[in-house]
Amino acid sequence: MESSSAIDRLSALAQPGRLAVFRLLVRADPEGIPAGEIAAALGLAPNTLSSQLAILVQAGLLSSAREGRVIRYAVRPDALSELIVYLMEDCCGGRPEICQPVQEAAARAACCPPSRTRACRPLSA
Amino acid sequence: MESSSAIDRLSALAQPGRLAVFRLLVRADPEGIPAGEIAAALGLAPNTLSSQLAILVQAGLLSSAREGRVIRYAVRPDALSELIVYLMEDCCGGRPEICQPVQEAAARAACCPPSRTRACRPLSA
DNA sequence: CCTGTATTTCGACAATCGTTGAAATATGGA
DNA sequence: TCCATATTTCAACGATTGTCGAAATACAGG
Repeated sequence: MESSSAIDRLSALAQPGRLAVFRLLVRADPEGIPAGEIAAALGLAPNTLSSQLAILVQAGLLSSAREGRVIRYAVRPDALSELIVYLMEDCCGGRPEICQPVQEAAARAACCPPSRTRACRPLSA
Repeated sequence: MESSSAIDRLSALAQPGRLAVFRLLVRADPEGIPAGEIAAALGLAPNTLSSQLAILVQAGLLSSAREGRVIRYAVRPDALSELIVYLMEDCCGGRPEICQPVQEAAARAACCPPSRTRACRPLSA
């Protein structure tokens, strides 16, 4: 993941309305929600929401698909993990005190251990 | 982690200079780097850097400690993992397709499996 | 106490951001 | 075709942000 793209994604999420939209859509993954329902759920004006959605799509965090008269928005499943991996990129390879809590939280949250715990190897390998 | 604090941290990282500072300090964890050296390493004006550092500290991402004439900045190790856990919060508990890649990346990056893979339980438990 | 170094604070400025109202576009149905 | 609904686009605005120069503060050493 490029640095510019990380900035775009962080900045897209760094706004109350957009973060609320993103979290709503994460909860609605993978079906997604039409724009109008998002606006109703969060109490946002349709045109305001539209620009926020455009920013999230531009950042690669959401996908959109027209379905008849509505446009349904959904999270791009890889987007968040790409961003997180980018943020973790520098702290590892011999310095696990930052990443290990994340790993454990991810294990706890994902609610299933990884298919197979892989051998210890540095990031550069 | 509160939503406002997540916004503060995302917004603190969503700026090229500050993201560069943070990543530099992650690499320098846990010793940290004096403000002047950060400015030199990244080519930033001292007063500009000072305001960026203040924003990162205010967001809880960095700590600062005076050492004689210099002020040394270092990452707060929990800050990033708290933010990441917050971002993952909604997607789990039955919906692991987003968190599992993060979990695997964290395992790869932390370069050591967790001390003990814990039993599968939902986030709400 | 005085000087030099390190860092922050202040005030100003251009640039960017988020919201709003009005108008435009796209779609489905009568 | 005409109409109603859903969503976007546009222009404008106040608010916030990032950077700069200059001045202020904090500290160590002589």
